[in-house]
Amino acid sequence: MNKRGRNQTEPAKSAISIQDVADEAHVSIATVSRVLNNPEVVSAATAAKVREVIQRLGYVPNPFAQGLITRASRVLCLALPDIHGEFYSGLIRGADAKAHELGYHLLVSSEARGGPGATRAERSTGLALGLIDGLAIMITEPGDQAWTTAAESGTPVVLIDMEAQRPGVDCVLVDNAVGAAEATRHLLAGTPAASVFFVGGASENFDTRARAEAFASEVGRAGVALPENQISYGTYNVEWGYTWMQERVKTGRAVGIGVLAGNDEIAMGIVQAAEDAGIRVPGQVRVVGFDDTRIASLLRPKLSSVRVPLQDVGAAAIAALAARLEDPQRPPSITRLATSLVVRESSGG
Amino acid sequence: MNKRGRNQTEPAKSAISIQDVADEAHVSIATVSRVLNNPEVVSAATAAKVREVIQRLGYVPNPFAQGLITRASRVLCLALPDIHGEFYSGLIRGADAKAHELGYHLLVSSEARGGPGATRAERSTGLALGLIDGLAIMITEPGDQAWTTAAESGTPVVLIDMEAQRPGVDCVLVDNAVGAAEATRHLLAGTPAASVFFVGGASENFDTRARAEAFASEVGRAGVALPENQISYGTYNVEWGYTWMQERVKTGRAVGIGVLAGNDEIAMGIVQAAEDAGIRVPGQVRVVGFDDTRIASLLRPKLSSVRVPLQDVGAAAIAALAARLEDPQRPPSITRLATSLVVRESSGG
DNA sequence: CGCTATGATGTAAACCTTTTCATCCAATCT
DNA sequence: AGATTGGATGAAAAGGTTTACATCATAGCG
Repeated sequence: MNKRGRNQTEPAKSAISIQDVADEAHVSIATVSRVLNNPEVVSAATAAKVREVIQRLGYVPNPFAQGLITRASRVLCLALPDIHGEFYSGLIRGADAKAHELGYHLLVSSEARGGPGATRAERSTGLALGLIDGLAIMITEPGDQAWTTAAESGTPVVLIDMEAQRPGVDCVLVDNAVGAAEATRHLLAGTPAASVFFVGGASENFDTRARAEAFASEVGRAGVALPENQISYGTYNVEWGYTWMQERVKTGRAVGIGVLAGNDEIAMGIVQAAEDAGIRVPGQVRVVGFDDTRIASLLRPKLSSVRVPLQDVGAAAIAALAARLEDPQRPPSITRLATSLVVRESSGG
Repeated sequence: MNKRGRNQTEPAKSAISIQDVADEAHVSIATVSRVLNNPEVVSAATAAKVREVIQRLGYVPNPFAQGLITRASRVLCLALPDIHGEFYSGLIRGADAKAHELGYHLLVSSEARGGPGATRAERSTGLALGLIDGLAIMITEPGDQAWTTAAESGTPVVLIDMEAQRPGVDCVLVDNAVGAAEATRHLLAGTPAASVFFVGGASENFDTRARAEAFASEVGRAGVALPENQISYGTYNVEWGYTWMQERVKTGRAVGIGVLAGNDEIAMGIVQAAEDAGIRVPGQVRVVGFDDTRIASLLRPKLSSVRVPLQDVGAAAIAALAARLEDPQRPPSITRLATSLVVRESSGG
């Protein structure tokens, strides 16, 4: 009965296959496959019987065999520079939710080492090329070319968060400029243009640059000749914000200013340095953060911040990937997600 | 030359295969395979030539074909109740790092719907059974049985964070009791036993119970007859902490107490409610959080908290899974990670 | 010189599924 | 009645890799 002539004495190690189901239901494997993938072409009676057997045997199709034929795994990869912290966490959550919604699995990766080279171990450490149906990758710095390997190998790629989209590639980008400009104008409304500052993270970072440029543009429009002088670059952490503010306190230039921080952590550092120096926020110093992570609303004073829709970014990237997989011929899409100012307490009325 | 007799006029859509490499290098596919997987059995000259061709053609083995034979994908799945926030973020980071270190890919999933039933879409939405080599799943509540499906199908499973390990299954568990007891003793050292409280999250949660029990045990030892009366359950968020403290403020029982919170967010709510009522922390109220997430050290006053080595938990789960895959016969392992008190400002000296 | 190890390589089966094509039977039409 | 259509199903190929087994040449040995 069993066409594969299995040795009945040895315990069946391998999972049951479509052949087992076919044998048990007295049909061919083709029919079993059809019940699963094309139910409308098989008679109701046969379908019912096959389904019963599938249920009873707990049959699950082998994804490798399926992938070998369909050349699809329903696995998408999300590659990020890091996966820690509120920022990336939100992105992953959005991507995960959308992936599940669309029936995909999500592979996350914080490293994109490897490539076509070398040993098996090395290769498997990098991107799971060939296994994944598509790659959503976040690029924050110019040199980053990890995605080209994937693109060249024919894997659909979606670029996240780049300011400058590449022609011919689907992109999801965050419109840092809108929110940064809005926040700058908010500060300019109550503080002299010459006393408004931008304290950003790494200057190589795309987001940093875009935010800084929008800031400079607004401050320049407000009449400052060299707005670049009011911009500082550092690192995206609390310490840098604290250091920057401390420096101003020391030199007696800490009061009566307005600061747009590169992210919420920097903003937090600035606020803490001010408070430690007995300077009131927002009374004597006004501060606006960036990203609007969870801590912004938890801090006291509650931190005004430029909201970046992180979950939407993750979801949009997955959606774009799915759309490309469904229609490889569609023209490259550019999804632009806006940022917007959320005014709380740290920036005053 | 090309044994598969490809139509040369049509653009080669499919990726290049082992056959292409074999043809180009004038060897059999078996030799190519050996160069990749068993280099020591093939002559140096042949190996060099094959490697050159592989390099030149950019050949990458098809993971589906490999998986079909080897029954392995080098993909591990980490299933969590949610993937948002500092807590899960740390766990994922630890798992991701360890997975890369060991040469595995990491699939994350915040939902474990599906099972052997029904349509293709439904199935693919759940666990990627058959595709993944192993599953690390976090169980926080008793009813949770998502993992049994995987275990029954023969997929190796590692349970994370359960207080009560299941016999025969690899477990990674967090020793909540140690840290909770330590924190409780810390509070008891400066506050009367009758004025020390535990404000936890959901009572069904394994962690919550373990923490509450350790608390009760210590307070009982300190002479309180019914320590349970000093335990409250709610939700793991800021609001619940705030509400709890506000209630005590209203009824005039807010001063001179010590509180062990179920997590850092609850602790933060308690601190904020106290401050809003003009009550000093740690002067009049002492607070200790749990989990020691990033915010703990960022808050003012800096929050004392029980550190849970989240990254280590994630890493340990992946390590246990990898060990099981390498040796399916090894006895079930139990990795117990300790928690410990980190004293900062919110709990006083 | 002939026989046997031995090392290098090739052949072919197996892994499991999807899908095209062929087959078969019953029902409809002329 | 004979031809035709259509629905349901089966047979078989294809997809790319690993690996057991077969083959072959060469070197070593008696």
